[in-house]
Amino acid sequence: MPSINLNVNSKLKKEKNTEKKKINIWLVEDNLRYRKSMAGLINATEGMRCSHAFLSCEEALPVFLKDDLPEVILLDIGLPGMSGIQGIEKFKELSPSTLVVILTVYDDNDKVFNALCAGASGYLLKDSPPEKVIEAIIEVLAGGAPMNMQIAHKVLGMFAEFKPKKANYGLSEREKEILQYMVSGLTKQQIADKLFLSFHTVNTHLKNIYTKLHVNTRTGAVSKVYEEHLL
Amino acid sequence: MPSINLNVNSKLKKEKNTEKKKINIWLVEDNLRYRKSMAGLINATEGMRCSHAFLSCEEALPVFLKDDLPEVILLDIGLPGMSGIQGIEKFKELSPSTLVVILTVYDDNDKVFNALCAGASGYLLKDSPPEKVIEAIIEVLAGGAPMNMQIAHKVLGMFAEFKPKKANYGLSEREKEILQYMVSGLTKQQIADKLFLSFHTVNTHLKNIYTKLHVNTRTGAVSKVYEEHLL
DNA sequence: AGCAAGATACCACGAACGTGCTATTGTGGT
DNA sequence: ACCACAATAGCACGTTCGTGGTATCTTGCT
Repeated sequence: MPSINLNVNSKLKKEKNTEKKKINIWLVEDNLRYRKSMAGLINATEGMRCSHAFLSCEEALPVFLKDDLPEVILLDIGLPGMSGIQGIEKFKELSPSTLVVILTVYDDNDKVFNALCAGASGYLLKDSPPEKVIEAIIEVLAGGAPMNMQIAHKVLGMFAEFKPKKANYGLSEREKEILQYMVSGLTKQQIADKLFLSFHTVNTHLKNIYTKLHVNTRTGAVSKVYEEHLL
Repeated sequence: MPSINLNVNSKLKKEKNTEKKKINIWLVEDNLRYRKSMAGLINATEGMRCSHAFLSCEEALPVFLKDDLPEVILLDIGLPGMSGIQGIEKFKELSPSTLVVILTVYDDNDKVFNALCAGASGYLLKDSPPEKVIEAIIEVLAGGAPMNMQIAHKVLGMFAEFKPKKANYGLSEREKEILQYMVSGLTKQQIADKLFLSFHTVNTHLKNIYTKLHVNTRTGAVSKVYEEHLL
């Protein structure tokens, strides 16, 4: 296992008190037992300190401004009041350099997706053995992205879901070109000007495009382009 | 380290020959030295067998149809002829259950993104120590998604980049609702009917929406919605 | 040579859209 | 009590769209 003092080491080297060079970790978790045991574990770990343990984001946020900022926040999602997802956004907004690692029981695609979009740097499930959590803290500080195996699998699955639609409607190259201009908001006349074509030609192409895409408004065509990742 | 025979164990339990229950792994890699050393490593590993090692996808694909299918393919990206990215698509098309793990030197966002969209189940960099590759094979077979630390970090970063645009144009709830209907392709009159409103009201809302979004056509508005992930 | 497909071009008409106005009502805040 | 704002509603006018046609020319395939 690598040394814990990676980046923190250098910038705090001159501190007199060895306490100070511990990694500052916050915990936001509404379950009392889990919170206590997690905090205990962290404090029992060489080089780490759980300086605060809150049971909601509403409690944590005011302190976030006054207190010295944590390097890492371990954050639950199913919290009373503000959800962890919203919490991430707030924390990252106030301090982008603070690393947020999700620690929750929820593993559904939606929660994972939204948490990551909100800026989480890691996602762990609570059934992880405690030492995995400690490892995750080390990993995230080293520039990694700790995840459970099944979460990582879900994450990659989202990509596959994201792009694969290559539905081919048999659009010709010219039609694709015109569609692109339409998507970008140009009128028929503007497209005609851009491509040095007659208005009527663009009109004809558009008719054919509508037929091929099975739509009958420009809005429908544009939606289809984005929805099915055409072009 | 967990046992290698996870899922393979049960379904092959009755085989007489112990050779048969080895995990079948293919390697597609144009670098001779790396290919040989990787194949050697796999074959030296308990329960694994590198049944084929190709130096391009063009070579591998014909065999893919005749031979018994591999459980895992370790695939390079920078290959002569067909790129690994296209290769993934072909392999997954022919056999969706085959797990493709990328093993390459490229770590740029674009390659990673496209490989994952194409259906890769893991992404390793060639500077990984050999034992990590073996671990990755085990992990991917166990339903995981092996990635280097820095790759995992990039992947999560893509999510953050993907959605965060919540550029607030100050749309009211009602306006968002109407915008949504418009995106789905309804005309003003249809929206009015749906919401039990006057045509004129929808018209007014639309005018305000255009002003707020700085556009002046429905197409422009729809594009903006998708482009900036509004709603 | 013969044919299909694509790109080009034109016309006309009704429907839908974008825009400039005004105006009433209800709600929340100071 | 007053103000700001959102939601509602209306009208008029010119512009743009969507759709029904038809027609020429090139390119590629067989």
